[in-house]
Amino acid sequence: MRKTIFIFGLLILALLLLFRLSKYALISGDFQIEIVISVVAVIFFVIGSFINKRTFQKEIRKHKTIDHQKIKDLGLSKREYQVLQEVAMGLSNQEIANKLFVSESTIKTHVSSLLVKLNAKRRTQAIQVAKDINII
Amino acid sequence: MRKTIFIFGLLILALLLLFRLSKYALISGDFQIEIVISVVAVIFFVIGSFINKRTFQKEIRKHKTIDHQKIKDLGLSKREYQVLQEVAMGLSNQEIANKLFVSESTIKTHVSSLLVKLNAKRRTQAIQVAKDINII
DNA sequence: AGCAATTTAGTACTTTAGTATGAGCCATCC
DNA sequence: GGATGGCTCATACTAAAGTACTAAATTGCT
Repeated sequence: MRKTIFIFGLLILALLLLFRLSKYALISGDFQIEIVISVVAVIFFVIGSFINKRTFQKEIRKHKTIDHQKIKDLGLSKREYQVLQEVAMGLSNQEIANKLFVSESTIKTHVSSLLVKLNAKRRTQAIQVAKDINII
Repeated sequence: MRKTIFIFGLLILALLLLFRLSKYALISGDFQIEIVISVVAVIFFVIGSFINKRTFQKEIRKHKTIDHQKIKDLGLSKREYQVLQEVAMGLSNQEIANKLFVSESTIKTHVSSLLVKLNAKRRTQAIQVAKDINII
């Protein structure tokens, strides 16, 4: 919000500055009205593009951001979440075990509690649920 | 490409029109230079925003659109692709069989060939691959 | 220090997934 | 009309996944 106000303040300032400059330029006869208008057009075209770009990038990020609050709400532990990520990458229990330097039994335990917490019957369903609620 | 040329043509036309109008307005003394510049600024701000919006929406769509060409390239049949979608939804072979009114054996066959064509060892990996290459 | 939660690991078992192979049916394309 | 590819289904098997416990070591917190 503060940023928006700041930006619009700058815009108004720039506009006022342009008024002065254009008036001076026209009176002094150094420039033609066409050039002044062209410059103004280009400047505001760029400003419009820039602001819009910012807005869109934010929205994209919002959609793709992982919901850390949701992870806490579900009661997923750090390790469980780690395992969930590996599961979503398509690894087998054994592969995850090797990657995390633990036994397959451990991974099975984690996956089982994951399925309960995510209310899923299979790991594939868990992946689907996790993606739905933006935690991966 | 034609669209781009068309749009830029319109832009130049609008600019030329503004030149005429602004000159007339200034000479006739009906308007002040501030108003003319403000109008130009607003117009090009809007144009800049609009064009940028279009560009971004296209890029987003490109990322989220399923790549039908890729599906053909991989040699996925209609039924196989159907099964792939259900697998990605987290269903078991039996559930998919019920949904498509075929036996579990049939689904197993489809899944097996899916794994070969997607170069995956497990269904979870197949899901990952499929999402990577934008076919689901 | 002591409690609660987490992480680890095991056994024993059931269920689901995946492989390999063969075979029948059907539409389509030379 | 035979070859091809896609869809179906079955059997028999192996491998992986998942469940249901138990339990020890670790960590975090008050």
